[in-house]
Amino acid sequence: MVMDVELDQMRSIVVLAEHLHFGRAAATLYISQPALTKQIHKIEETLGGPLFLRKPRQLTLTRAGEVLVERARSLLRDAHVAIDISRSAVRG
Amino acid sequence: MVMDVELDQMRSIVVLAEHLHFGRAAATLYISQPALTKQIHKIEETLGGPLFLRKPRQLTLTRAGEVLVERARSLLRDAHVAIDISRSAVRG
DNA sequence: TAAAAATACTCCATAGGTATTTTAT
DNA sequence: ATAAAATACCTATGGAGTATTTTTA
Repeated sequence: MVMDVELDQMRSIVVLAEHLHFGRAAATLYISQPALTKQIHKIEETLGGPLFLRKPRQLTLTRAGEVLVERARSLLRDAHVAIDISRSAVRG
Repeated sequence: MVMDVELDQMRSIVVLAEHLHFGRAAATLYISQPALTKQIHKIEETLGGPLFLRKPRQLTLTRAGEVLVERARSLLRDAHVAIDISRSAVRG
């Protein structure tokens, strides 16, 4: 493992940004709330600061979070295209 | 884990495509040759076919391999940019 | 017969789960 | 008092390593 943030982690960030709620985002990702909490903490640690601001009843994105989410969405789209094209190529 | 091919795996494919030699590519990645062999096998399994053609003294890319390598290079560049920008954003 | 990839096996790090606690409204 | 995230603790899966075998030019 050398890559700082993996695609799966980017997916978690994007889903959490959509829900702004750990429990519901975790359910969407088919993992538990603590698992998602730990994933996000780990990413924030590797980046050196928070992507989300937690208040007991209000979760929001930081500016850095917004920046990463936007790029992550684009990367995930590109990754899916690359994989789909490769799948076609291994057959055709 | 939901994403079919992760960035680290793409990196392995790119490095192997550059060396066309499992042993030297593995050394570049700071892993063992068997570890790299297994990584590549796993990716080929998820894609449904080979990315490399193995002959005892000649390793080559399949057409599908060429396609994926080209896209993977681009994705890895974009990912690094995204991460660098996010790193800046969490500070600034 | 030699160079290189594949296999066999063992081990351990970590990602995930459940249960519980903390926090601020 | 409650909703929601964080923490504690445990387990198991899979990724990596070393040693060995297979393959075919």
